[in-house]
Amino acid sequence: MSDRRIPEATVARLPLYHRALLETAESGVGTVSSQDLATRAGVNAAKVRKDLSHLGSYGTRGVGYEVDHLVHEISRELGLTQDWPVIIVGLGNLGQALANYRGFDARGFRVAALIDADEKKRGRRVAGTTVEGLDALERVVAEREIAVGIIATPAGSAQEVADLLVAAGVRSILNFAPTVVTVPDDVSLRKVDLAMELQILSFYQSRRADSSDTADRDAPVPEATGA
Amino acid sequence: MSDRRIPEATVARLPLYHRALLETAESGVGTVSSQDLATRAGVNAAKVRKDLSHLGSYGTRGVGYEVDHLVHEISRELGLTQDWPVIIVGLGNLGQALANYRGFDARGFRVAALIDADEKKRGRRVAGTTVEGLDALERVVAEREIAVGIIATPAGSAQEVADLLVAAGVRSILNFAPTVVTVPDDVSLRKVDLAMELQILSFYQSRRADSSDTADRDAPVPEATGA
DNA sequence: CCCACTTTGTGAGCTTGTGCACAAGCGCGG
DNA sequence: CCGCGCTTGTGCACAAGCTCACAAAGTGGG
Repeated sequence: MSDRRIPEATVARLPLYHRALLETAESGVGTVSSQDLATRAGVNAAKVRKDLSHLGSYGTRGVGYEVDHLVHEISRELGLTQDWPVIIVGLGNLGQALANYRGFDARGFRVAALIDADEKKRGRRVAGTTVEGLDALERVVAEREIAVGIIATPAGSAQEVADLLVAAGVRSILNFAPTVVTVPDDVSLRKVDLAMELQILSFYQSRRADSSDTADRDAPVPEATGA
Repeated sequence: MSDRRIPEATVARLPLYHRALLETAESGVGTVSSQDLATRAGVNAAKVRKDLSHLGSYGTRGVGYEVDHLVHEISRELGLTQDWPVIIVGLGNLGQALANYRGFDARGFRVAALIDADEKKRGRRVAGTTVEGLDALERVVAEREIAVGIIATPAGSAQEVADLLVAAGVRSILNFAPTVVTVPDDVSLRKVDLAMELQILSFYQSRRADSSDTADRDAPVPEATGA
């Protein structure tokens, strides 16, 4: 195979494999089979093999995949071999939680700037970084070579902030505000809506309650990603 | 159409339409076309029509959809007409942010219980609710008829907490811990991994940087959901 | 060297999802 | 009452993703 175009669905699972492999490496295991990895990542073995085959042939038939090597290849593919300075805009409860979130540093995402429109928050230090005003956004993005932005503002400010980020040169944005944000085609945008996830759960929960008398069969309760 | 089985992809978009329609209603508009709704929800019109057709024929040809009616139908389908008491386990930065998150109440998700294993956190009040110990979990789930659980603990405790929630009778779980959690088939599980989203962005960002010299064409930068 | 066993890599068929294009249906003006 | 313009609902073709099943390729024992 070795196609240079990696399916979107595969890309969304690579971080999952990456995380599972790191755990595996810590427990001292040197090689994993697709079945091992599948169990640890919560998917099935065939999918693991097909996904990994898109990166190239890094496995050994009859043996499995060498953990260290595979971690390295996935890291390289995901661009985790380099440092990614991140800017967080909006330091309410969620923004502060994100600023303090351990999981970011561990994956090479360093919180390099914090921005909040509220004057009262300005100058405060959160997670070792000083909060600055909206007017500082463009400057710090340039100075600190920030390519990734996180929007953790209320819905009403999200589009405005996104525009500022794009204008400042940020090309990847993760939006936590519960609203639709549009960006130019050459900017990547992903969104996480916490309430939306609960609503999806709510759907299947209601559905289950409804059909509990009709002795048909259980709802399928499909798998789901934050992605 | 009017099939009683709603496609998974459609279910994942219903909350999006719901949110867009609420905003539309606030601005005083009485009816929307699929095109209007599509713009507000950030999808295309054909998809909106096909999605809504799964719920039944609630539109009027030549006119569009009546906003209030459609909100009601989607709410009913999502099970948002009832109150969903939610339990949050783990009150670190993220757990506290979730407990204080406004967007939950607004959609009928009421924070009914807070649990943390740390003795020092016990008894503290967060967002108007008292933090209790792990030993209280089973009792409060039963007493307060809680059906939805949120795991915001470190990765190491997530599976244990999930087991406790399931044992207590919780049938829908939203997992924020960066690890794979397994539950019985009759329990719904969705996951949100904050670092994973950044890693996916990182992939497309690196890819873009790589191919900037090869004047081929821009990376597709696919749409993405936190779902 | 050969054989039995293990595990990868992948072709093929199937399921799900998407987008186009258009007929059917509704309202309105004359 | 008729025709025109608009919008829904949907059939269809295509794209993407998933799973199965198996050949290819490697290991290790005798």
